[in-house]
Parts: sequence; structure tokens; C-alpha cells
Amino acid sequence: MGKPRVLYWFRTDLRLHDSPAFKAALDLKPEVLYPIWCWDSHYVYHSRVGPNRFQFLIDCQNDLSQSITKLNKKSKLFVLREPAVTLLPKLFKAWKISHLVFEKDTDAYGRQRDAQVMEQAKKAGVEVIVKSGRTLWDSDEVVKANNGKPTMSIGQLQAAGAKVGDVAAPIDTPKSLPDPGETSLDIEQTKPNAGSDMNEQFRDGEESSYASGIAGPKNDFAVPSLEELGMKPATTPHKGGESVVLDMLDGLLADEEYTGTFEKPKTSPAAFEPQSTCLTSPYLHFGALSCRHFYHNVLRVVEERRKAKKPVSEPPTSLTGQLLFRDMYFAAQAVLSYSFGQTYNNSHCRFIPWHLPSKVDVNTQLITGGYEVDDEEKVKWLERWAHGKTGFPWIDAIMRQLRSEGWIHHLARHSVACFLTRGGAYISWERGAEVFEELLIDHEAACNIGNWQWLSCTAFFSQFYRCYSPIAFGKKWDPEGNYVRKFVPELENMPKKYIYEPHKAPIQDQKKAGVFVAGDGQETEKDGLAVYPKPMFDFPTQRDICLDGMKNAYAVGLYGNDPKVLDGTWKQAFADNAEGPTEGKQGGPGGMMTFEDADGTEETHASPQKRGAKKQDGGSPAKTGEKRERSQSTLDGAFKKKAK
DNA sequence: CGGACAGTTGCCGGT
DNA sequence: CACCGGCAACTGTCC
Repeated sequence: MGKPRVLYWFRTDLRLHDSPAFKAALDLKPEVLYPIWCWDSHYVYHSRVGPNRFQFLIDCQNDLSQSITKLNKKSKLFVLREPAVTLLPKLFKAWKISHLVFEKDTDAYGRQRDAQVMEQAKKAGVEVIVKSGRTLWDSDEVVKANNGKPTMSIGQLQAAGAKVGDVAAPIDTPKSLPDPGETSLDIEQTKPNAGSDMNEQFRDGEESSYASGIAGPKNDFAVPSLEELGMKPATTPHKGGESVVLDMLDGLLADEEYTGTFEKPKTSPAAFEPQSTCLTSPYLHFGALSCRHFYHNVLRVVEERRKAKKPVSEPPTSLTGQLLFRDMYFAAQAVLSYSFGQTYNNSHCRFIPWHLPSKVDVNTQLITGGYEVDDEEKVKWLERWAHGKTGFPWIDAIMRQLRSEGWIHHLARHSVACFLTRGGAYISWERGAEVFEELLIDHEAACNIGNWQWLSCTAFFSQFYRCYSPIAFGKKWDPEGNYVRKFVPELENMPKKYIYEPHKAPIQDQKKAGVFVAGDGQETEKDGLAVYPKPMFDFPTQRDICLDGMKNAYAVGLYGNDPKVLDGTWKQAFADNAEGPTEGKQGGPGGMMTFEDADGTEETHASPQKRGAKKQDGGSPAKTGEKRERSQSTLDGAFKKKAK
């Protein structure tokens, strides 16, 4: 047998520093090494990815490709325009591959894809090497150390991590690379099935990244451009790439006081140019920065300060603490698989009858990507929230920064997530997570899902009476309203007194500030003046409705995998007039208004006009009669309050 | 079993 | 400006 001919399959590990998998590939002392990327339709069409995150990916790929070429001018990142599952078997033959090496993925889709690829490799007689490298500790090992259960608190993660062992020391960047072999390809391209395109809203033109064959329009395996994707140009000011983030990290570590005393809750969500946190998350997501490299470098600064008897911060609020949370969410995802991303059939996720619940495919038990409209008004609320037109300047500034820049501060995420779910609109966290998935350049499924569950008090966190105010919270961090003025420019000249509640400004003040506060966000200009919308609801009223709804749902005490949730009988545990789509005795899985019964008859439930009717459905109690009693009394109180 | 206590980051009004 | 308790009160873990 000759020397190894290695295919190194880059995925979200777009770096050369500290890569256990890449090191394993080099340790084979290969005759040839092909660094490749498979352009996957799962990313192009079937995930929510807006232009900003696509651009960030493209930046990271181009940067890595240049770094590879610096080490070996015959080599580069070869981007092959076909999903791995169909492409790799052909490539094994065409390039006479002996070894396939890649970094381990633990998300549900990644595992499924990789299992298929490994099966194909086995058939082709190709040896596969997989190394964990995406997290501080191998997520599967963490789960094992946590008795096979998802890590639901930072304490559990730390205990499990300690059992797994020390966080591996970073691996040096290679100094040279083997040549790639012959790269001419005489194989048919299997064009992926576009199916429904989830990113249509972001495209001006036709998606054409597969149109010119496996090697692309210039036949050079180049990274596709946004134009090829038919996408509108990116608007983010943040630039991807390993070399970019390693420079950033140098600057960060040089400021040993910032690095050593970092406390997340003390950093301002309203800070911009520069932001108050270090913005490494998108680089961690694409693997342009190794979390272990980051961890050990920060720890070195902290330990030096400790020796010098200077103050230091500790997990969970410190910088290393942030990386621990990331590992916690990865480990939870690793064991819960697809169900982690949805309420339905999720053992650790509380069932709350949110508005706009996900549609569920009863056969696969998975959410479909669509949602049920239980109330048309809530669709408007969701749209206004997603586009920064709620009439709450603090919320709107955050959502507009998210849409234009693709990154917002962690506490800003808290604020808008609480507002959409348990502390405002009572809309499903799954709707919010989808919007973040589209818009964030640092979207990491595990962290995004985990944080939405946290903020909506469906998992990880439960103190729902700690509710973010869309007025007070912004004011606390930015009394002058400079953040709002930056991202909601129509309010630029609004007096400080009204900046968080412009609808309270007298007409004269509005005119002086050059803005009318009116309407629902449809109108942007009137009589030559800008128009900013009125608040989409009265916040104190909605806050009370949400609090009562949460108390009631907690008292009912169902989880996503409860038989009553799975078969739709959960409605019997909720009064018809409880907040959310709770009318009737039986609803579909996850809160659907219509439901195919076991006998095949479709039952349609109460229309929204019937909402508020005092009649109870008389269904059987939830878990205990006592809990049911408690929930009822709470609800009756809510209705008395509302009636006033 | 029961009680104490911790849990990454609420708000408000007081000292 | 920092810190405290009241608000009305959650869960999960630990002893």
C-alpha cells in the first residue's frame, strides 16, 4: 500500500490553529492532502441563513484558503459545489482517496450526514478519522459524565467537564502542508434538490451556485459569492476569517484588565463603536477561532493577574465562563438531538401554550418550519418585532441592529427574547429562534435554542417574574438614548425625556424632533416628516397577562414529551380563556388548532372570536387536582383584572 | 421527607 | 454609585 491520500473535509472548523482533526490528517504523513469544502444545499436552501452570515462564511473560507496557499502555493481550500453525501463517494474514486478526516459534529443534522458519509467511506474502503474539536470537551463525553443526561446548569457542566479531564492544550498551527493531488475532475455533478427555498426573502436574483458545475464558473474551486447565491449584499460591518480573529484576540489579551476582570452582566448592551463585549462568537461558530485556544489564553492572563494579586473574575460571569455555557448547550443538544430545537417531544422543555405554535409532522415528530395562526394580531406583533417596528424604541433599536449588523449584545438578546415570549407578546420562542437564525452572523443552533429556552423560561431558567422592561432596561444602560438614536434614526432628535416612550411626547415636541409617532409601522413618512409607530400594545397589561399565563402553565406542569402534549389532550388541562390557543378539549400536537384524530376525522377548534368566554371546558385535571385548582384561581384573578 | 439554598445579568425605591 | 430588601415567588439539588 502506498502513502496515504487524504481528503480533509472542512466544515465549521475554518482554521489552521488548534485543530485536532487537521493535525490527525497531517500526522498521516500523506502523499497528497486535499483541503475541501462541500457546498451543502442544507445550508444554501434548507437552513435560515441571511446575507450577513453567508458573507461571514465566505470571508472565513477565503481567509483560510489564503492561509493554506501561504503554506503551500499549490494548495487552497477547494470548494466543491455538491453536498458531501452525493459527492464524496465519487471523489473517493476520482482522487484515489485512502483517508477521510474531519472534525466531529454533534448536532442532529450533522450526525445524520456524517453517519451516511462514514457508511459510504466504509463501502469504498476509505479509512475515516474523526476528532472532537468544536468544544472544550467532547460533548458526548460530557453527556456520559453527566449520567447520560443533558447538562441543564452550568454547575452540572463544570462537574461533568472536571470528570472528563483538563481542557486540551492548544495545538500549534502547521508550518507546511503536503501538495494536493491532481484536481481535474471527470465526474457528474449531482445537483441538489432545491425544494422549498427558506432564504428566498434575501434573494434579488436566481440562486446559481450549483449552475456551473462542481468546480464553479471559473473551474477553479473558488468560494461562491453572494451574487452567485442571488443574495442582496451583506450589510454587516463584521469581517470573518481566522487571521482577523487572531489579531482581535491579540488586542483583547493585551488588555489584561479587560480580559481578566470581564463580567458579562456588567457589560453594556447599549454600547456600540466599540461594543462592550469582544465579538468572538461568530468566529467560534465557524471555527475560525478555537474555543480551547481562546480558553487557555484567557486563563493565562487571569492566572498572571491572580499571582500579582490583582482582581480577577470567575465563571460563570468571566470570559471563560462564557465558553462553559457554550459547552453546556452543545452537550444538551448532543443528547437531545432534533428534539432539542423544539418543544414538541422534548423531555426537558416545559410546555407552555404560546401563540403561533409550530406545526408538527406527527409522523416524524418534528416541527415543520411553519406555524399555526391562532390569532392574526399575533402575526402582526411577530412581524413588527422582527423588523424593529414595535413602537418600543429600545426593542426596535436592537432588532434593527440585528438585521443590519448581524450581531447584538447578549443582554440585548435577553431583552428582545423576553419581550417576544414570556414578557410581552406570549409568542412561541420557536418563532424568535427562527428570526435569530436568519439574522445572526454568530448563529450557533445549540446556543441560540438554549438561550431562547432560557429567556422564555421553558428550560434552563424559571424565574419568570424577573421580567425585562422595554423602557427601564434600556434607560438603565443608556439614559441619553444614544443607542436608540443610532439605530432608530427617526428618533435621533427626540428629547431624552421621551426617547424610550416617544408616544408620550406632545405633538409640538414630536414636530420639533421631526417625527410623528403614529400608526403601526406601515407608514414611514407623512407630510415630509418621518413616522415612528405607536407601541403595539400596552406593556404593563401584556406583562400581567404573560405572568398569569406563565404561572398557569407552570402549575399545569406539562413537558414537551408528555403524552398529553403528544396527542393533543393537553388542552383539557387549560381553561378555554387561558392565554394562548387553549380553547377546546383537544388540539393538535404542539398547539395546532386543527388535528387529525386517530380515527381520521379532523376537528376544528374554537375561533378567536370565542376567546374570553367564561365557560370552562370541564376537562380532566392535568397532573394533580390541586395544581389545577391553583391554576384556575390565578386565571380567574387575571380575568377580573382585565375586566376592569 | 422537608427545608435550605443556589441559580450568569429584573425593577423599584430605599439607604 | 453600590448595595439592599421587597416584590411575590420559580425550579432543581443537596443535605
